[in-house]
Amino acid sequence: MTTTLKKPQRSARKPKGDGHLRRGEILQAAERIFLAEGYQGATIRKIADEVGVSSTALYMHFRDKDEILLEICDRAIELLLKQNSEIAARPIDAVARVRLMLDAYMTFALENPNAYQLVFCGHSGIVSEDKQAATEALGDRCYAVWVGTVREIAAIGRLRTGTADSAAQSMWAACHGLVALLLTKPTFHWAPTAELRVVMLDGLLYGLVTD
Amino acid sequence: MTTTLKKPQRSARKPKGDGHLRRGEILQAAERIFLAEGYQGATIRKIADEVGVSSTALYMHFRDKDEILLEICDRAIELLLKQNSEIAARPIDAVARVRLMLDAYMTFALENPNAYQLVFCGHSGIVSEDKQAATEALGDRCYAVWVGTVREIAAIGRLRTGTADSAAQSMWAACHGLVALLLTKPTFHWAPTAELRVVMLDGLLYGLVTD
DNA sequence: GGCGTTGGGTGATTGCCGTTTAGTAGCGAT
DNA sequence: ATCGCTACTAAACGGCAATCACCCAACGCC
Repeated sequence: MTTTLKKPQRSARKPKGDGHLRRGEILQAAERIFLAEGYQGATIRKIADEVGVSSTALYMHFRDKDEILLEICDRAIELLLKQNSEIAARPIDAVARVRLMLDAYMTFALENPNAYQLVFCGHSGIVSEDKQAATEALGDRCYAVWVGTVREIAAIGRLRTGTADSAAQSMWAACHGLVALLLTKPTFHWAPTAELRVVMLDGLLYGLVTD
Repeated sequence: MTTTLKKPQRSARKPKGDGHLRRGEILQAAERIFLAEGYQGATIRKIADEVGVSSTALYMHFRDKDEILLEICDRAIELLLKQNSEIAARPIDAVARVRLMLDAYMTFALENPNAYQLVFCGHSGIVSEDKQAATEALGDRCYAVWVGTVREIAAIGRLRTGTADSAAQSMWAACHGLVALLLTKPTFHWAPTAELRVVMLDGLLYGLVTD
């Protein structure tokens, strides 16, 4: 009589994940393993074990390993975009916004080291080049917010050298270089990170922006 | 009668490599494949095929795949060191030498893209962390030449901000960031490379060095 | 009730990969 | 002649991503 009799008593199998609920479980497990063990260390089998399903089950929800990774990267970039947009909306001097964005960018990279490297230090061959369309689109929106702020500086004639684009790209690249090296060469005898960040920001802004 | 009878008619095997001569052949093939196909694409079997020996033969000359890669990296860094030393020895202004070194550094990276990425964008996990001793020592010598030149600038009181170390590291990191992004994100809508390099160098030197 | 459909799941398999093992061809020294 | 050594090989091992052929519980429908 009771409808609860339907419960799968005999089944030792995990209950169904109700579609995209299971997808979320996989992403969560995959993110932890990817971030903890890197691309090579995070095997499909490990992720599947963590979720409690067979390795094959992951191919129900993702085309291949790269697609899982890319979805994790997307989430990271979305955070970056949100952060940039929030700063862009502040009612303060454009130069101050530029400095805040660069600083927040470096903080983001240092606080999400593996996600950052997966997105911005992507070794050729790790991800199949063409599947990255969605991720790249997100990155472009991120850059658009950034370059928009630099354009404001150019518009008020405070760019000391270069175009808005080349200045924006140089500043971004410089900050990227600092965090990328800090992350990939952690054993190098670096000056204190805080000092490096300040020197970088001061140098860039003094070098590229006039008052 | 003729001593040439000894020739290995029946043996389809490649003649012996006379010790370290074969080692050179392997490195040459490996370098091409590593640079063309990246770390994952360059398999032991492909390299061995290219040389014309079995995959096992490579283990006669190298402990494992990473050791081959590291030796290639060493050669690249040696070039960089030689280049830096040559500039350091020129009888010109220290600031001019700093600019030349940074510019040559970027040229080197763009002309040896894969070697550069293998050395300076090394994903954690690709190489086993501890075997890199020799390579890192070379890198340190490279850095020593670089920081020595920046110290000269600090010594004559022309450093606008930061210490010699933090300034040297910031400038290096900034240039690294530019070439690293140019190499890893070739599809991005970059400003002309030449302009980016000039903006970067001008910005850095104006921002960090006084006249 | 019976019953076909279907979506989430599986174990076995394929085809690479790096690396290891056991063994062999050639050659100089004894 | 034969030992020992160096350079090399074929075959195998374990692990990987990905694919295959299947399986079964739940649901709608009669």
